[in-house]
Amino acid sequence: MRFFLRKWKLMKRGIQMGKENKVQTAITPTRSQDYPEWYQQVVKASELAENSSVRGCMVIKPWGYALWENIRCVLDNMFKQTGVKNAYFPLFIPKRFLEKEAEHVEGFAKECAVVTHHRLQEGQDGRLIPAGQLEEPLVVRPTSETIIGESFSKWVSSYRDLPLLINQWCNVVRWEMRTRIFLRTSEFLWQEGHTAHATREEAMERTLQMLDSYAKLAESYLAIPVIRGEKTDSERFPGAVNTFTLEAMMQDRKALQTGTSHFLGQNFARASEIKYQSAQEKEEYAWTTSWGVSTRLIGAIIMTHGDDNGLVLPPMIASSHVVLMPIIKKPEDRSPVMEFTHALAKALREQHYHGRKIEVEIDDREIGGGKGWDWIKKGIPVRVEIGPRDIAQNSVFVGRRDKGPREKESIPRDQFIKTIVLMLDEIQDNLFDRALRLRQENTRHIDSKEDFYTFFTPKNPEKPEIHGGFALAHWCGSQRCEEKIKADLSVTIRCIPQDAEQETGSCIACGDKSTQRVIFAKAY
RNA sequence: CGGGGCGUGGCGCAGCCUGGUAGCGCGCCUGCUUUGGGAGCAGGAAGCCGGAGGUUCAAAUCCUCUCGCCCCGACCA
Repeated sequence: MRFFLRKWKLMKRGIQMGKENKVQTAITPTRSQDYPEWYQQVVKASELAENSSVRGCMVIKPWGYALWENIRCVLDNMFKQTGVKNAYFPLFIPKRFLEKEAEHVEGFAKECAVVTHHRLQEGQDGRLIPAGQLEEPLVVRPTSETIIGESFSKWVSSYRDLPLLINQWCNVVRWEMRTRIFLRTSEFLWQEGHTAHATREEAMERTLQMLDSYAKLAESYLAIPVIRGEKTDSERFPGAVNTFTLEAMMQDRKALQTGTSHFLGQNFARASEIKYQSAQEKEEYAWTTSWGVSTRLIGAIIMTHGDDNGLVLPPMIASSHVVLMPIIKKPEDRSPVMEFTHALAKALREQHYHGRKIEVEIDDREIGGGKGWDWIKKGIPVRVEIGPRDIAQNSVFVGRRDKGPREKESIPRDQFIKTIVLMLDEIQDNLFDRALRLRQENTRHIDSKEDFYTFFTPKNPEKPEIHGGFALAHWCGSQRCEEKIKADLSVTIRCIPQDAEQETGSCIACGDKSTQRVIFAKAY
């Protein structure tokens, strides 16, 4: 009876209750009810981004853009520490550049935006019509190998010019058929590194080094455990010799690629004529690499850490670390509470959290407890409520985003200031551990075809529940088997793991001999 | 691009079958009350019902076309 009264009260307030566990959640539906819809709602509720009026393109709002800025800062430092310099290349690529590398053309041709005119003219009905046709169409960059290669060919003439280590932060456009905010949009922000080397070994080393940098970003900063591996031929970057990848498991147990690094061999050097004279006075083609991560990482953060109350941000890259919420009920409380709040903010802001100043938000809107939920949905790591009674005992009332919304505790003010860094570290670690546990619990060694098919088949085909995960299974290496599994189950080989031990077994699809397990999963 | 679903104030939705020009909850604004916390009461602002055309005395509601979003598929570093 009491439950129903409560439920009715909540419904009166328009608050939904999670159906299966009878717990109220800030996000409807919950992850288990409808994962894709939950994702959309989190993006909306956390104010990370919104769909724009341009098809397939998003508006990244300040709370979301701050994440990108923080990621950019971390990576930029890492790159620079390994000798990489930033530069900027044109948004427009002459069509003939793209035509230089056959596989590359094939890979990107279907999703290119093409600029064919250079001005607008007023038509008879007052509307603008494109005029001034270009002699050669320009392609809006889907990636910049070809145009950067053009520059590289001019910059490199001697082995003394190598290695050439360049990165650019920019936007790219790929006209995707089906878009999902942050995960696959027509335009997105990324970083693309391009290097040229004198030897194969050095280029390969650089390729793997950058993959390591990405792994460090993912694990130490984004708290996303990743598996390093190599892509199979069918998933390789168009034009690359080897594509290396980081694969992470999202909470719906699907895989998301969170960074790639390509060893391009001499393919692009040949196409762009990147040649140098060696110490032996011979003309050689350079060996090149390219590597990138994009705003897709924000999608990875959402789907790795988010819960039924919204976004959960890892402190290391959180848009902001702490929100202070003064509780002012009587007018005479206002001035002491605000004074206490500002003093606390100042004390916190003077501290550093892994090289970054602790960032503090102050929310003094007079809307009672509601503001607490706004910040929970936005995923801020630490929430602090400050009322007259806290001030009387010189303490603060603290909630952590890695714990339940009601598990708040009173902490002496000075102790809170002294331990905030520790608390943020603890949250960071908790998020990583939680994500790692989810991946471990949903990763299986599978050896029989039947088990494999069962693993990847939902019980309810009409409305598939969250199922599957990572299957470590043997694969003979043939594209036919790969395709068969994809056709049957929509499951692909995410990668051939780097650290996998050699072991003999038989291919999950055809039964032929295999020497190593690969990771099969459904993917974004 | 094929199959399915959906577009109604900022958010979530009802109304559509059985046409009569909008309603609910949350949020927002104002006032009073309350005062350790997702407050109560009263009042209020905000929607040309995705867009265009058609049928009709009259369309959110019926018909046609179109745009966008979501899911599945195809496709995809």
